[in-house]
Amino acid sequence: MDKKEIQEKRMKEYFIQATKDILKGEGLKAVSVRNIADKAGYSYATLYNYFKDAKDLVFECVKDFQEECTMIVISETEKSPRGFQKIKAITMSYIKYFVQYPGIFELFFVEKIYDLASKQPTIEMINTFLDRLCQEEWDYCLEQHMVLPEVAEMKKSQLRYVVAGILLFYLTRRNPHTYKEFLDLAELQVSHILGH
Amino acid sequence: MDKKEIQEKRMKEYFIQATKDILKGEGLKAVSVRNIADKAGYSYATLYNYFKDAKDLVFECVKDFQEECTMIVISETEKSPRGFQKIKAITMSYIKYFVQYPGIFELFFVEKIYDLASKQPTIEMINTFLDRLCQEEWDYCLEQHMVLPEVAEMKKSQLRYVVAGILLFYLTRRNPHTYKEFLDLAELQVSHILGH
DNA sequence: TTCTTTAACTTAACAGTGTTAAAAATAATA
DNA sequence: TATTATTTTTAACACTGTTAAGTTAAAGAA
Repeated sequence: MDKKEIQEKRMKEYFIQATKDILKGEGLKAVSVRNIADKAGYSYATLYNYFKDAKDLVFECVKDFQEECTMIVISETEKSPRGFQKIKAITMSYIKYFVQYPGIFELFFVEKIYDLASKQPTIEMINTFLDRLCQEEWDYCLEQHMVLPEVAEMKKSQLRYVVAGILLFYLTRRNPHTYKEFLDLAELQVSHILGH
Repeated sequence: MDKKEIQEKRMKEYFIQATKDILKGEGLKAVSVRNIADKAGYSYATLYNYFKDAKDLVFECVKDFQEECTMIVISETEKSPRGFQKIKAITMSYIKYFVQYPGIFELFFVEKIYDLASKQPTIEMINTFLDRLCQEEWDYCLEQHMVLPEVAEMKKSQLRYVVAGILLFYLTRRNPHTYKEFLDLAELQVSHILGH
């Protein structure tokens, strides 16, 4: 019965890939059962054999997007000087990823979840994503006694919420009005939290 | 032609009131043309004689909600000692308002706006809402030389984004998990920004 | 190979949603 | 009162999600 699993996994993959394409392109509002199935090359009803519904499906994309974002962040920041500067670089790279793919920001932070309990692991992954991206660098700062543990926790927490807030204002309310202003604001805020 | 205006205003008011009831009760996802018209006592098509669509209508509620929130915040914080303590009290009261009415948070910060240009004044009102609630108190702090102007601006900005971020995490991702934990976190963050 | 059973997939249908044009009802005017 | 203008409703279309029934394809047995 190994075939079954392989086939099922393949089928799921077709639908997931279609969903990811739509999310990155047209965005979350364009995700629909019929839309996904069309792109995957199946009937809309077939999707229900592999996923509870389209909402369930989109959350299965979270892991892939996090992996993609992680790759990008790592490659963009590998030459950054270690410590606070690198944390800042990682954070800015993380911010730019979501600006490039607003649909993914929506999925991660905005999309309403009706069945919170079943998606708890996914939610946890989302909540801790930025922390995990920066963890190695925070550890380095702690080792080097550049920051006290409780201060580091505070700054991590601030960073998480300020970044989410800024992205929310920019992506849903176009505030600040231009991308340059937005980037300047983000840099200023991040720098201020990390301590100049 | 005065009658016309009065009648039109009255009709609009019926639809707006219905929309506000739905937003405060069932939330933004329950807002639909047919739903609103039902509550207002008219056919769904009638709504289009007074509003471009339901999205347009919900944004006409923003001002009323801001006025309601302002009243609540003022009454809840009038006994607070002036200065930073009052800014903190105002911010916490503001936060609690949105937790009580998650649908209003969605409307203010989450709901996608397709015609950004035409709703610019409304968006501006939303963006500056917390700042305006605290403005009098910031002015007081500046007068008393409790804070430098540029530092005050920085703190205002931080407050705006941290508060939005915390509310976003709590209202869409139930993080932190309990209301008490959420309130403690919010207080900690606000206090830290305002300087202990 | 051919028949039968099982699984996979698609079609059809229902109940929603937004939106518009035509029809009906109401109000205003001559 | 009869005609005209305005307002409101009904009907229709194109979407959405979701389920049950029908069809097709695959797997197993004789």
